[in-house]
Amino acid sequence: MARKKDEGKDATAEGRMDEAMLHDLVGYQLAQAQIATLAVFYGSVGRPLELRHVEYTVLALIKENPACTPARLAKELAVTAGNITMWVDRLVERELVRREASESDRRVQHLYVTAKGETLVTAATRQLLDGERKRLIALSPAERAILVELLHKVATCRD
Amino acid sequence: MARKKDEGKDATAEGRMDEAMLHDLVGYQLAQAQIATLAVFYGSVGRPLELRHVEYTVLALIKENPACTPARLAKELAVTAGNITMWVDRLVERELVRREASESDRRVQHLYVTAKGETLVTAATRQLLDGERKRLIALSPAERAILVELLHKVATCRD
DNA sequence: TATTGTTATACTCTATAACTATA
DNA sequence: TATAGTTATAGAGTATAACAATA
Repeated sequence: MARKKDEGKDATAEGRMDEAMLHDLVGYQLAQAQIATLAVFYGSVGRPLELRHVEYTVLALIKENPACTPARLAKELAVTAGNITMWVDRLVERELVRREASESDRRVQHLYVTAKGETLVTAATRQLLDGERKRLIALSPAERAILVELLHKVATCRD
Repeated sequence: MARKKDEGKDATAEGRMDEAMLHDLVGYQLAQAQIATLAVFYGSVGRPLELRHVEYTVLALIKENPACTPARLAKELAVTAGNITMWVDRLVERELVRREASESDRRVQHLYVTAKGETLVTAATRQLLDGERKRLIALSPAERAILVELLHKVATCRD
């Protein structure tokens, strides 16, 4: 009986699914929201500039933290060292980033964006901010600012 | 000159990296926050109950939307039809979900959680809410509620 | 002996597309 | 002809672990 009713409901449903059980879970809402933000990224930056979103993030972090090491990036992005090697490799091959050996500890590398990389990441960031402003229209600027701050707080809860 | 100073700064830095450029990007902050929420998920639910986070989400959505179809799930989670087949397969193999052929349209399936599935998803949700409450301590309950609502708004910006 | 970074390899998840069976 | 779902295959991304070089 309940099933018959549910079946009818689902068959005609057009909007989003019911998620009462999941409503209060930050993780679930985060994943759903990320579907929207990834679409914005690939639409406004990823496809036009041929950048995977991890590549963009690595590039932006190196620009903001010149001389940072691969180990630092790996920690920040919660990926393995081998992984960072691959992402940095791709950016180096495109001449967006350069590696420089440390003088004080020869195991260590320091990373810098090239002029080309700086131009690209600056353009990408501008387009991305613009894309988010245009496409995340359900949020007012004030709400976006609050959201960013709350997400920042969540990020501090790592380990 | 600037480089020399930066190199020294990075070598001694202990905390998080500088992200001024990325600070206002919802997408970046979302990805950073997700590192924390995924850790909470796998710590409190994923590893103990042997559930991938997509499996948990699919299970919870079927529980909340009895008789829903694979096509509906695929749309909700923004994955392909073939993908949903695989995830539902896994849940069916573990007897957490069952498929039922539609009577009105024999191409269509309706999905239901089994008693076993309902028990598991109920326990998982309780543990996950508990885990988030305990581990996302930088957020007050009120802030978590605001965050969830704002993320919900972002999710409405899809397509 | 511990650490930085690289490489090789396997695994997970996803996307594409061809297929079936129904409508 | 279009749609729901399945299957097969390839690709992207990640993790594991063995390795070289340096501390």
